[in-house]
Amino acid sequence: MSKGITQRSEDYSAWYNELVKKADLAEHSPVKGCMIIKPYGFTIWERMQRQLDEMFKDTGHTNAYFPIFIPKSYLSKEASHVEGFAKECAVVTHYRLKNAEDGSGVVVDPEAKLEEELIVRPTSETVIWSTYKNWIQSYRDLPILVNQWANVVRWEMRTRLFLRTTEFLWQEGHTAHATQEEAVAEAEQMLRVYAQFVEEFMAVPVVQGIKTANERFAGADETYCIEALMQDGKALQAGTSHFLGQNFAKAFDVKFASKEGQLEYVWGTSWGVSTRLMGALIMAHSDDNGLVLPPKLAPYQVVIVPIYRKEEGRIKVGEKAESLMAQLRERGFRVKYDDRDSFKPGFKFADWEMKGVPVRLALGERDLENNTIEVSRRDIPRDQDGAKQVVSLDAVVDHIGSLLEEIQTSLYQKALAYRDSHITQVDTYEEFKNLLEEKGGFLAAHWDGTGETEDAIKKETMATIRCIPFLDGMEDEGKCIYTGKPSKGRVLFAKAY
RNA sequence: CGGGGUGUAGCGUAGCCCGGUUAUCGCGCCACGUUUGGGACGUGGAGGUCGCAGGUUCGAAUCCUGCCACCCCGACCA
Repeated sequence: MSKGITQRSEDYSAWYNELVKKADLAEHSPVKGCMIIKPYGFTIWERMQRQLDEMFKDTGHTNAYFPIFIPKSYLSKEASHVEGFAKECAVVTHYRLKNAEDGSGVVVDPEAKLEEELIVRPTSETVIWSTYKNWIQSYRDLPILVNQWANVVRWEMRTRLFLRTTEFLWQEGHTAHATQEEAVAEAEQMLRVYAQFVEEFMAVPVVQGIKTANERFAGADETYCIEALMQDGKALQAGTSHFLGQNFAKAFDVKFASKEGQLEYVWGTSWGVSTRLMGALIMAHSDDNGLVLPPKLAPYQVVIVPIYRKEEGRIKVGEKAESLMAQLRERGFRVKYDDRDSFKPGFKFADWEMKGVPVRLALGERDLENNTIEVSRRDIPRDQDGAKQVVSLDAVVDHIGSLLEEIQTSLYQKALAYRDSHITQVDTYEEFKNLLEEKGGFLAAHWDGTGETEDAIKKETMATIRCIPFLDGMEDEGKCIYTGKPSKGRVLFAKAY
């Protein structure tokens, strides 16, 4: 591994890319725009999955699985849905290859052309609603609260590891309800679940809100979202939850007999978070020494680095380290003992810093004599006060327990302080443009409520309305910063990923 | 799809303008030894269709033509 990475302040993009690679999270695949998630990176994703899945189960959902291929005709049934996704769909046209006659390799067998092309799912509303049609006859069949963990493909022009890849992993919930109120409540509930997960486990504060009509999901009546702020001042949509109204029910003819015997269309929701959360996690906390992971999601919460001179020291330190590791594991901590003999301690320190392990223990022969151990926390830069302390070996297990909690909290608080100091109220367009360039972050500004104004501002400044936030202090009346027309409340603008 | 850039060992690169022994250097890798409290050192070694295809030439990484791939900045998007 080469030394260090590009500084964040120099080139945020380069910093991010190097970090993803050097922290062993992911790399580009031979297929353009696709990503190989490496074991270390995938472990973090798995921890996210496990936690989210538990939260979905707690709110009454169950998992199912629908196919990756969608008949082309399905996609065209919901008009705005097809408009939103048609431009980025991968299409399967054939089901067989054969050897080329000139021996140049394999070619597509023209004989094996599909009668109806298949779309690789960009999202699963269409297959799922065509299935729900068969599952639903009566109000007694409702609600259906289903989630699936899956991969989807969206053929984007430009990709970025984790943040936008051609294929990505996600979770998509699809629910069907008898009433509008129930469906809206479901969409709102899942937004809260997402917000809770991102804040509590990823230690990333979010703004909850709704999208404007322009930014709404293709086929939804309302899109709820959580927006997070990255360290470069750009916003990232971390999760969305959609109230679908009766749009998909109408498109796929999904009706149910109500208690009163009336035939009514079903109300729907869908909601999802993706491997993009990994991008949010990386960008929210990391520094120029590499990744910084919150303890609740770190593959290893504690790494023990032994320091010794001779073989005899290696054995002595090793014995103590092993027993310490056993004690920590008993307490439920995820611990790694780095006994690689081919690397010196300094290298290991840097290596685990790059990988973001929250707590590092350095145990040497000197410690054995003094009955001490050196404890370092990743969330404080290595040369800063408080990054390291020497603790009695007898007290270290308890100490680590509280330290991990403290790190989790302090990461959140730090991100929150940054986020809060980067929500700026602006009242003139000049100020808006200046702040966008100089400071970044969310700009809370009045907007006249029209898509035209939104588009115009986007074109001129690259900032979009991230959401109409559920935040205090936003409900006042005012004048649109762009047109001067009346506004019913402030919305959050930002440049976004 | 526009604008810019880059392709040389696993990674990062020099050489190219001005063609000439065996293609440079660093990291990494392998072996042995010494090391081990913040990214070790020595010695030896392995590893290359110089993006691809043509052309010019006695001779091409270098010049010419065509193609391809990737990256960055936009448009599109989670």
